[in-house]
Amino acid sequence: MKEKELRIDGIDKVILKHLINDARTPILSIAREIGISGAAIHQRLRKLEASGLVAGSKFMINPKVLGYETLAFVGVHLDTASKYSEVIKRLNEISEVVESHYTTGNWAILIKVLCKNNEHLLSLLSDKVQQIKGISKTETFLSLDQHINRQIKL
Amino acid sequence: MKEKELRIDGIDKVILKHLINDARTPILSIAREIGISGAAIHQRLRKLEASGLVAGSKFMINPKVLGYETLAFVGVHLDTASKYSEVIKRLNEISEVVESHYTTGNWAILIKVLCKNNEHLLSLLSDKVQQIKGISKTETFLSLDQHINRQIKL
DNA sequence: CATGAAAATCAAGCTTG
DNA sequence: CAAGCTTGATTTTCATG
Repeated sequence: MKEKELRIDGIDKVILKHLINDARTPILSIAREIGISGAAIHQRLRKLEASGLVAGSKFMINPKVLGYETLAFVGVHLDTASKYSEVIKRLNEISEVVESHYTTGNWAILIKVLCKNNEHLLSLLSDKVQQIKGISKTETFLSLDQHINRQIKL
Repeated sequence: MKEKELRIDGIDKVILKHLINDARTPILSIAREIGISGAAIHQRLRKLEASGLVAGSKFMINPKVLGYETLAFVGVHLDTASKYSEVIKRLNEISEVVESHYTTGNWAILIKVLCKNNEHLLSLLSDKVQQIKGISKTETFLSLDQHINRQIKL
C-alpha cells in the first residue's frame, strides 16, 4: 500500500500488455521480443508488483461452458432503516452474485448476477434476493449482448 | 469450440481454484498438494482449455495506482433511429469505457467507466459520450464502494 | 550475463474399471 | 478398450550472485 512514485515506461507497457492478455506468457519470451534480459523483466515485474499496479493474475472461467447464459444487472432498493453491510453479507452468500456496488442514484445497490437462464434468474430473485431482510424492491436489466470487456488502458 | 461433454471432478476444481486466484501458481506445487504427478495436471489443464471452460489468464491491473479512483455505471438512451453497432464502435474508442452491455429495461446500453475523479467523469460524459451521434441522454450511477467482485462458482 | 535449480513439456507405457 | 496416471528424458524457465 506504499505509494512510491510510479513511473511506467514503454518497456513496462510492453511487458504488461503481454501479461494482461495471457498471464502465463513466459517472461523469457517477452524478454527476447524486447531485446533485454529475462532478469531485467523480473526486476521490473517486482517493481510493478510492489507498487500495487499489478494486483495479481487470474484464470478466466467461461461461464457459458458451465451453462450460465444469462447475465443481468439488478438495481436493489433498500429500506431506509436497512444496514448496508448486513445486506451485502447476505448477497455475498449467493454465488450467482458476482459484483456489487453501492451506488448513487436510483438504488442503493447495483449487483451483477450470472444465471443459467431466465427461469433461474427469476427464481434467484424471488427466492433469494428478495427474501433478504432490508431489500424492498429490485429492478432487473438483462444484458443481451456484452461487447466491450477490458481493463483500463495503461 | 467443440462441445465435448465436460465433466469436472474434485481434482479439476482444486486445480482451478488455485489458478483462478493466481494464474502463475506453479503446476508442480498444485501437483504436490493433490498428490498426483505434474504431467497429470498438465493433461487436465489441456482438457479444460480445449473444452473452453478456461478462457485464458489475465494479469489484473489496479486502476487506483494509475489514479483512476472513480468507477461509474452510465445508462445510455439511444435515438430510436440509432444504429447500436455504430454507437458501440464509438464507445469502444473511449478507453475509459471498460464494459458495455446491450440491455433490456430503461436504457439501450449500460456501460461501466473508469475515471480519475469526478471532474474527469463529467468531462468524459459531456465531451465524449454525449457527443456520439445517436446518444440522446445518459444517466450516471457512481459506484461508491465495490464489495463483491468474483467469478462464477465452479 | 551466466549458472544451478526448478518447472514445464513430451512421449511412451502402465493401470484400472 | 479407453481414460487417466506415471515415469523419466528433454527442453525451457526461473531467480540469484
